[in-house]
Amino acid sequence: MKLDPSLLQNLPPFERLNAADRQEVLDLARIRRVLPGKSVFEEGMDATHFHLLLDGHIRVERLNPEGEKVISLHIPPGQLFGIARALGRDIYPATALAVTECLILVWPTALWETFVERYDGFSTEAYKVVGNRVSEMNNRIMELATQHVEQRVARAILRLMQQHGRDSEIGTQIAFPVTRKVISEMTGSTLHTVSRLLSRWERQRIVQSQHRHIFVLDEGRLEKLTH
Amino acid sequence: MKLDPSLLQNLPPFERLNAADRQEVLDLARIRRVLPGKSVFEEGMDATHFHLLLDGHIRVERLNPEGEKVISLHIPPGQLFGIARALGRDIYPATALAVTECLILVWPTALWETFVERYDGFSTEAYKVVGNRVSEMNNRIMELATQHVEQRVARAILRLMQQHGRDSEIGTQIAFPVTRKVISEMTGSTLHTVSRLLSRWERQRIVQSQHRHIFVLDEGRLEKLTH
DNA sequence: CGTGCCTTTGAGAAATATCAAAGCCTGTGG
DNA sequence: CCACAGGCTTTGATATTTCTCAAAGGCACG
Repeated sequence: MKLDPSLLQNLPPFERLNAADRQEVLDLARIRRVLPGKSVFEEGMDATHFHLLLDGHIRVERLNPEGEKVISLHIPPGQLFGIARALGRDIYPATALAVTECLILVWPTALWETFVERYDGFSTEAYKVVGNRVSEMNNRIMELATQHVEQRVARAILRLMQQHGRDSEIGTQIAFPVTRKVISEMTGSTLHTVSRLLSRWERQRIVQSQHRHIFVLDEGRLEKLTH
Repeated sequence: MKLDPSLLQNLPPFERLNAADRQEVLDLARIRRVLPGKSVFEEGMDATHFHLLLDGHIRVERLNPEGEKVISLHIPPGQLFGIARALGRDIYPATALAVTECLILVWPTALWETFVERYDGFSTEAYKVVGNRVSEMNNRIMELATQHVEQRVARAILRLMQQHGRDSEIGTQIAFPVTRKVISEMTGSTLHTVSRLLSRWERQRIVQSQHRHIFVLDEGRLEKLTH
């Protein structure tokens, strides 16, 4: 199956390549389709590949020694991920899970050096991704260290909305199903506390949720709850 | 003042350089002496330089919008720091403070690219440092999200001991002064809770502290408290 | 149309912060 | 060389947040 080079057209890491190079990059890639709930790679596995998410949503999570889950981040379409090699790691530090059906380009890790050398802008973009993640991790640490659960949950929903929102008639909808449990794993909390908070916010018309679908009705008031 | 190239002898980022290159690297550097409590650079400042700590101990900290302090990490002698440029940042994301008197080599950020290209092993070591920090941040997030204050405080002291310990007659001493307040800022807690924990552990002969000096008497039992 | 998640809500328990006060080092300046 | 100011530490009492335990109802998919 031949991939269409326009796939890479608007993706930052490959934006500065000409058509021939884009074709070359695609010829080196394998494409993977991953069903919701299936993992792309698992924490501790050999980092044999690096990845670009073409479509869908990825959840990155880790387990602590007691088996409690902590969700690190969600990846929107268009981003590089699983690039352990950029930081000299040879195993994946976390598990990547498809939340919705995903379309992913994967390249063997051995090609990393080549990409960095040969493709203009690739390394800069890759390290920009790392820089953003580091910065998000820093913010996360600040929040966990200084804020209450309510503020952290508000911030988590706000972030999901901003990074994965799609407009709808009643407000902004988060683009993939999110349970109370998931939010608690994103915030270091429990599903009960999250449920109580969401119930309250629903009464106040700040959010609305049905089953696993969350809509933000009033971004401004949600933002106020974060501090 | 001429610097002695043997300064760089055993430092990983420059380990693979020959004597001439080491001299060159030193000629490009400026050396700074920073007194305890003084800052090397501050959060939000232009990242004009990157740094190598020759001697002393650096504390890296951030303030949240409410002015609460969060301590990110402590840097031991021999490490690169303030390398925002490695991740494409152009301002420092945190403040670096001398905890003890420090001796620091600094280079203008503009030299970063040159160092990466010209000096064998420099970039690899720099990204290894970044990789380690990312991994530590990840662990920190896991701890904050899933563990209780007692476990986090135990872990924080254990880490200080392992990374900055010096042997003494009664146990391992942390190499710089540490207050209850500092530990609370490392763990997202309060000085009162930390004080109560340390008092208890002192009664149990796990640690001993006088004024701002902490000794770990029983590493094994402290380790048990971390989970 | 029932089984397995998902959600809600209450009651009580536990962890930790906050408030308050007092005592203790130590480095400094007279 | 002494006294004292300012930071550091301890400890009690109380308040607050959040978790844990428990139970029941709801939704969706096979």
